[in-house]
Amino acid sequence: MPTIDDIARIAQVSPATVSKVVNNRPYVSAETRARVERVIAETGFVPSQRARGLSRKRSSILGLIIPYTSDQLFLDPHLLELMRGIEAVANEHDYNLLLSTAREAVDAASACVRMLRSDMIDGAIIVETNDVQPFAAALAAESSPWVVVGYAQQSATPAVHADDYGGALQATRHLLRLGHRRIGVISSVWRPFAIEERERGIRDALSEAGVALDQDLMALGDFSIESGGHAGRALLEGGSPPTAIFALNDRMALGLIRAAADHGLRVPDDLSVVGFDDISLATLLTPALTTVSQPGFALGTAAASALFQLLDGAPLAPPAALPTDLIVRGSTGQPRDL
Amino acid sequence: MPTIDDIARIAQVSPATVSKVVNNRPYVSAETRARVERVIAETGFVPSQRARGLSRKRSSILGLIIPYTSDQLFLDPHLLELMRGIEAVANEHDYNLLLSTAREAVDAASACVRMLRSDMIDGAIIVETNDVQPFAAALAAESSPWVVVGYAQQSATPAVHADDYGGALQATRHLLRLGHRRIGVISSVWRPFAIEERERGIRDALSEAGVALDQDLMALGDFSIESGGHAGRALLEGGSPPTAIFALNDRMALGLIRAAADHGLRVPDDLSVVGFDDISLATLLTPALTTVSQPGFALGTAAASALFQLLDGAPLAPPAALPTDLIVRGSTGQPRDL
DNA sequence: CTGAAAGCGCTTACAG
DNA sequence: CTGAAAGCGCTTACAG
Repeated sequence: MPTIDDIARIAQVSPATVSKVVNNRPYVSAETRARVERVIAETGFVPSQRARGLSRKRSSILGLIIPYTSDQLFLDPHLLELMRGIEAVANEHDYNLLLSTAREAVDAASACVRMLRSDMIDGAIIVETNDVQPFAAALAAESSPWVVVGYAQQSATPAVHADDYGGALQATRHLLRLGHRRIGVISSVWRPFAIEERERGIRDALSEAGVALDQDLMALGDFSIESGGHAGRALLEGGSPPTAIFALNDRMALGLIRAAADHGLRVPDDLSVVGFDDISLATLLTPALTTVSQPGFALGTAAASALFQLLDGAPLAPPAALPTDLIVRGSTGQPRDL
Repeated sequence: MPTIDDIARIAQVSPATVSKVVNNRPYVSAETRARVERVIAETGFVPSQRARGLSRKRSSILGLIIPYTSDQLFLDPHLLELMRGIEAVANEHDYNLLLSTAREAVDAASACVRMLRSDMIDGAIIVETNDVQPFAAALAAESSPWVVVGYAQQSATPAVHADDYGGALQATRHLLRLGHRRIGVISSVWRPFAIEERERGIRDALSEAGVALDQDLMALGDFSIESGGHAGRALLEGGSPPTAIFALNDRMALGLIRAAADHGLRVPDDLSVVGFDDISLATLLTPALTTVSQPGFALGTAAASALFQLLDGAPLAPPAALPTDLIVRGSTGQPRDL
């Protein structure tokens, strides 16, 4: 691999001049520029990113930190939409994405901090797949800018998130309006703040209608299809089963529908089901899934744009909440006993 | 951010000694080591990866090159399984993954080459999501080692792939054994070599049974659910529709099943459907999808392991083919007229 | 066991 | 417009 000195020697100029040509800077005569460019083309010279990064103090790499504790999280189509959005904006800015997915919660914290502190990346997007509180403090002390896709619980943290509260509120009101009173919830053992917000939306909608959230109607999954099935079975086999179940992501809702079928229950006649995310497979089942759509791609572009603004020295924008939307399809209907 | 010189000054040793401590090298007295380690802990020093990379001539970063032309590809659960496998092995070796997903075919080539030629990464895994031939030659000239997840058409290219031919052969034989003779195929407009192999498996199985592949029974999609629906409709609305359709990935198969339902056809009574991949959602539909399982995670670990062997200077291993497996579920049965 | 010095391959003022 | 020199923050022989 040729270096800038090789190019300089061959083109009979100084390395400084080659540098100017490579970086499209002025004060190089047209003739010299042409000569250098020819040599670069002939040799296939590509500047060393390491050396360039060392002297320029930036790497053109963005960290994408996904502190997942579950493989299931990584397979969630919503997370992928998010990544696509981030990637699209990074591409525009000629940045690459460095993936960091620490396994254990403790490791996650130190891996995040290490990545931010090492100069591998110029900034990071941290996906709040779990409770990020444990290392938020550590992150706050770091010099590299970072943006959370999730909730900023320290006001000085730039963050973008979907309107989880509003989405859950709408979905629960929808079930109440249909006449459901025994409404089950499949929530999550992982506790990103988005889950708290969704639960809060459910509670508020229920209390508007004078309905209390029955703890017996609350089950937990891990966002996987299978866990939705397990949680669903637990709820359906309880003393007085619910007439509707709100699963806090679509994959668990799909597992739940499967479990309901195994129990001989038809959706929506015997059981209404609502999900959250609106993944592309939500429309494939019969009946198609009623769900809350989440703007995954837009969340990704918003987070990445915010990070680039930060890198450009712009002041910290207030946390942005992108709208969610209830999509009513066939999996919800009136309860049987109406 | 403290540098190695800061640490050296505070601990009253030379930078060389700090370097030894940081890299766990011998020839440092226990006392000195302890002192340096204390200073490192107190300051939160993390060595500059840029500087380290520059002098060590390696970056501890692996490139993951996914030259997709379609957003749909990136959403494919099979691709994700692959990424998980790669990521798992990279993690073990303390490597991070640098994502590169070039959009246009031309860009893809130059982006791949640039990434391999720049010293950003120590090696790369290239996912053959499309025909990689156009830039295989350019890649072959590069010094960084790389492994293809797909087919090595130049013998000197290390590659791992699933036994696409065998899987398609099995699946087609299964349909033939059930009595199908008019077998439709939903193939792909993108032409990774895996698709050629699957088509070859189909042709060979058919010709074993003395059946020719009717071009009217061949439709193309782009791996998306929607395209499976379109292609399916085209096949079902043709002159003499097939009694079975083999979609070359699961997502298209799911779209096809949906389209069949819209046509008033029941699966498998009126139409048998086979997919390829065995994504987790394949079991959710009623009936569950008969499909060819592909070892996505294992392909990822195999590719990454091969790359690390190459980095360790091991000789080039012959291309590895991992077994695929026909999983018979409810979406296939005897044709109506038997 | 410890440290001075050169080197990795760029960029950036600065002088000419 | 051009180039000499210092510097980015490490590591690596090498000498002591």
